[in-house]
Amino acid sequence: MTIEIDDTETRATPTLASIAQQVGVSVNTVSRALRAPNTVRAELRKRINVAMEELNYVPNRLAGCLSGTRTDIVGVVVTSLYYSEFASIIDTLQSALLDRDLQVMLANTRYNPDQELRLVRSILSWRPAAVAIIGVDHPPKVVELLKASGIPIIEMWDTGGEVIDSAIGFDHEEVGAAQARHLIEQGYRKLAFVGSVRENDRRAQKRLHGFETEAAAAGLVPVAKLTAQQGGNPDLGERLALELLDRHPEIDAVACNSDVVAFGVLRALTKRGKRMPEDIGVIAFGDNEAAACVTPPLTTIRPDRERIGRLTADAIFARINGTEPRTTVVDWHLVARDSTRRRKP
Amino acid sequence: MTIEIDDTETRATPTLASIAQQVGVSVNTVSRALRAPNTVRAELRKRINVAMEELNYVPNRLAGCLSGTRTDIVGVVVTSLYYSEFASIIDTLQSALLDRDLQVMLANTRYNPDQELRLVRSILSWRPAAVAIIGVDHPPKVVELLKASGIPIIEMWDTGGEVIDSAIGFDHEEVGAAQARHLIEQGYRKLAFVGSVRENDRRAQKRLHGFETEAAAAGLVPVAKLTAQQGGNPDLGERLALELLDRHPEIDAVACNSDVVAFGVLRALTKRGKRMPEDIGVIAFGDNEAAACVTPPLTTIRPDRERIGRLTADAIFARINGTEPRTTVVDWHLVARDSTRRRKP
DNA sequence: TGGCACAAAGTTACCGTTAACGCAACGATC
DNA sequence: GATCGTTGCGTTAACGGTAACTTTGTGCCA
Repeated sequence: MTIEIDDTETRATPTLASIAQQVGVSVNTVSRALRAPNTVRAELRKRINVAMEELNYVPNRLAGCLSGTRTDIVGVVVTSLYYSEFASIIDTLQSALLDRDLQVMLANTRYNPDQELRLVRSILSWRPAAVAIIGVDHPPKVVELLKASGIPIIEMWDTGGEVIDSAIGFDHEEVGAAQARHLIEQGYRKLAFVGSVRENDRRAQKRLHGFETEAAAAGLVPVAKLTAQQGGNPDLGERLALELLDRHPEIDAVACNSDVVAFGVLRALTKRGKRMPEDIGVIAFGDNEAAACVTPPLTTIRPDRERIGRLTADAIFARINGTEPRTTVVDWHLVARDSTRRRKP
Repeated sequence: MTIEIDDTETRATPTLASIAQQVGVSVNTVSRALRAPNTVRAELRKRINVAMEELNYVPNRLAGCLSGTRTDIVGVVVTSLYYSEFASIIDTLQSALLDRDLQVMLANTRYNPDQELRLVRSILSWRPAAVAIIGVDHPPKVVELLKASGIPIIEMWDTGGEVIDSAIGFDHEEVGAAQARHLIEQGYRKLAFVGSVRENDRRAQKRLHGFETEAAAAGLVPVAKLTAQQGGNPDLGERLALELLDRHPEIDAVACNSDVVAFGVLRALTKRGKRMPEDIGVIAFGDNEAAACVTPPLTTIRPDRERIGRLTADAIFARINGTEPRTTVVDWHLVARDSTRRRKP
């Protein structure tokens, strides 16, 4: 009597060994057929490929990366996924990384520092090749972990202060200052600031601070200011704008922390019969896809998200290849539309 | 003379072995301190935790998952990251997965089937616990791979046809039909359809088909139709709408495949002096955050993205725990605003 | 005081892949 | 025709964990 071990029955996910057995070669030869094809005879390689196709073989990268030291995950940590704030950064970044066969592992902190620590830890546990993260301000432990990891860290969207490794972004104080400057140049004098400025949204805080500082420099203090802790959306903008009009009926210009908030502000001002840009001017930040389509078309500041995404990918490749860390400042533009007065030259 | 081997010099990323050596216990005890803490003496556990903190130890999940068969990656495959189309699905989904310590690995196919195959293969190579993917239509090889993987597959955003495992979405033909029905109910008769309907955007095609079928059922053929292969955006909408007015000046209603396209359509119609909703009605799909803020506020169809994201997470947990696959249809709502006539009752 | 159950730690064997190394067969070289 | 570099493949040892099994130590009870 013979004992037959029926291992064709078990439909376990195929491994290199399954292929090797089927073709009648060693495991390593199969591995080589994948990693260094020209070291395997063409005929044999073909048979191996056929077997892999037949068995629907998918390499196990857990094992591959564990063995081969290099990983091809890139951790991407953002603070928000709502609206289009960071979507096109992620889109551009992931598309560029794909060219080099790098996979994106995504995490969303929702502006919560505890969550950020947890997520960074979780991402590092996958031994990524690099980490791209929004902001240059992180809890001390996050900075420590990222530094200790020894991999390239690209901080996106913001610059200034202490950088962990490399940064690609712009100065948000400048953006706030530019909002104030534009309004002042257009002849507005009673400035207000409205929007979501969360406790942990350092960029929003910077923009507000830049706005106030610039206004103060022009002798325009105090400026009315109405902020909220919740995330920005049109309803919030509408609510804050109505409150603002009640408290400070004299204001003649509003700077918003984001376009979606401004959308609500425009609605509120229209309801109250304010003419824009004659009675009141509105400027925002973000260049949402609808900014040119609201009434009146919204003057806003357009950060170059695609460029940040692409440069981040470039920086990751460069750093992996041993280039020195560097900080790159990315341009943004003020897009003047009809929601602010166009002063005659 | 003594030879000193200085291994404190090498700052390699710490492993369980480093911790074990420092504390003076076996590797396994350290592992247990993490995975089954109550099987390790409290005092010893404390010393281990201190050492891990000191050395900034981050567990290597590559090794952990390779050994322990279970992974905590969930692959998420979307067709687009632009605008807010899928952002809030991803946001809700990732947040819900986080509660169970599952990590999102993101891929964006950009409506390219070859890319989809490549990305699915890449994701499966990480041996994810589950895959959530947009759409119910995939290249045959993708379906084969996903089926062969043996893990839960949740198809999101669409339903109907052959489902791989589970699906959570809605019928896009119905949506198109609802657009037509609404316009007809409001008294419009010369209907047009405008938008981005890409070769591989099956959902867009379904909506268009549903729209045409419903219009035909009401005896309103032929309907003017202007579509583009590029992705939707306001400029495209404006261009298509202008062309539409030139070719078919008689039309009195436009259905758009997405809100962002409709934004441009509104702009074009306004430029041409059309009054909405009197001269012409506009309905769209997506409920973009700005839909209520454009002029006139846009009638549109709102899919419940948060619900899809949450139900997908639930389905993943359920399937992992051995529940049967199932298809769930998620409600959507027609949000009537001022861009379509409100017929008096 | 011996026996036994149980808690706490150590040993060992993988997980699937890659990389370093080894070795045979073969053609080129002098 | 012995030497040597290539080519093509097999062997073996990691990679850093986890899980099953084994060993040691402790308290309790008969």
